[in-house]
Amino acid sequence: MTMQIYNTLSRKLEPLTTIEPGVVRMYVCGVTPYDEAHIGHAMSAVVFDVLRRYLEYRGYRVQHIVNFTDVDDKVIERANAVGADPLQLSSQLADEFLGQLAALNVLPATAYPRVTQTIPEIRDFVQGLVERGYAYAAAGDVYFRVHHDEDYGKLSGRSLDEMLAGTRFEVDPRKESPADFALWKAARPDEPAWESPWGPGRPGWHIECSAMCVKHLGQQIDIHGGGNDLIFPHHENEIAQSESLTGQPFARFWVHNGMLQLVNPATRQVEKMSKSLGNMVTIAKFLEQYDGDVFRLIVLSSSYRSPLTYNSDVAADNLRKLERLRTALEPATGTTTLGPEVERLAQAVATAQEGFTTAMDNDFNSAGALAVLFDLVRAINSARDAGVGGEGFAAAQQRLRELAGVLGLRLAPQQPRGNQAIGPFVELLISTRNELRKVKQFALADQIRDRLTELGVTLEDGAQGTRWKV
RNA sequence: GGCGACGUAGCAAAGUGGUAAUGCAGCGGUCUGCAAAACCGCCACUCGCGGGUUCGAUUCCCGCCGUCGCCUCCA
Repeated sequence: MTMQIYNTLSRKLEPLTTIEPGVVRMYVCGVTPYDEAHIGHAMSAVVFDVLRRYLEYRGYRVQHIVNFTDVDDKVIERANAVGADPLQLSSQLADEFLGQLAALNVLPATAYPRVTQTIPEIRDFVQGLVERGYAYAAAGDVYFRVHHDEDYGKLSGRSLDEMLAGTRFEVDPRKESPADFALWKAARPDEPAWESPWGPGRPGWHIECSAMCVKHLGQQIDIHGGGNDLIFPHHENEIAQSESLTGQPFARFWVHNGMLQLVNPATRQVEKMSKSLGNMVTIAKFLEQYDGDVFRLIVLSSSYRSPLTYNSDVAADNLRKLERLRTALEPATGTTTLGPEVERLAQAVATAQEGFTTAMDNDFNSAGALAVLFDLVRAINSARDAGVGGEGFAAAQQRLRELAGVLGLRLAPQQPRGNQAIGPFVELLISTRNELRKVKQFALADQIRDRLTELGVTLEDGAQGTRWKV
């Protein structure tokens, strides 16, 4: 069975084929670091991390490139507003974002190129387009000549005529057509600028991705990804630039994730999370409250292509899911290694293995894959209750850990947040409470448990003694 | 207005041309001193509405209603 992936370009599922057998070249649009990153950015990063992990699980070698657009209008605007150097600001924010991705257990990409490190390649790219007649210089700017690109609009399903019929385009006298877009922008005073054949300036918005893609992955790639808000104009323009220069198809698969949304408390309308709307939950804020696995579960629980509405209930639900997954990894309590329960568990493992692959092969159906894991969780817990232990039990847990790992879930035991030193005190209270229980002082024992619960420490009395977690 | 996506139980959310996964919540039971956790059982005669194709549609087609995204910076 081959993997099926939804391709925005064809608007249908297609079997995965790669340019080079066994290798996937994947370019994913990263962020423009001009302000704190929010969980919408995290969603995109997690989605493509899961794609990458699953492709590797299926035996592909994945070259995964994620860019930072560290010079553009927004960065400059923001830097001016806070009185910072633009490049210093974006560099700092980009590094911060990388740290947060690590906290979310996103595997490091093969490379994280930045515009400021790609200027010569961008300049050559623009020069090439000018030479081929696809671009023209005007007063220090360089524009892409959209009318020269015959299939412009093929990704977003728009025709140039329709687009021009709208009145949304600003009329710029320097442009031949209102739909033309800037490849290179002439420097204004006090802006970062680089020398070029057209005078000092900096790259326009879309060109950097084309140039970085070619630089790091070549003229043709297998998968190009990003949020679906980038389909137009960003990805449309990337296609136009790249294919006009090389004369070859740019990316085989265009993969887009849906937007993370929030309910606006004022209007009660659902809306996209974005910096410009000011309705963002930052990654830092989320991670203050929840484990990175909780976020990953939120993302995995629905189709990556669908919009995902975030609220605190969603977070709470997924925290419970995480706890359930963790309980399955708790040790065996018995030692049975033979019998129907043992066989049933082995069967459940095989079923899970197969179901997982079937789900993920179908356009990365992570919600379906997760359902398979929960079936395995139940089988493991059930086996533990029946006294199953030994190698078969350990193997089942190992398989669960492995498949969850393919989704990027750590399933690490819960660590006390904040003060790490509460352990001995909790242990002390537990042993005192258990003394009380021995002499049937239940009222006092229950009081200790209740008070601890209020303080965020949960006690569970089991046959093996009392367990606690925060 | 144009392009696109979506509308499945209280909530979240998979899925298939032949009568609906999974998680949370809820209900009953086992276990427990009592809880919690775990386990067992129950919980959508039904998949926005109206037509059509079909032996049969939630799944395909058409229309309508509703929600969202893009068309301007945006993961």
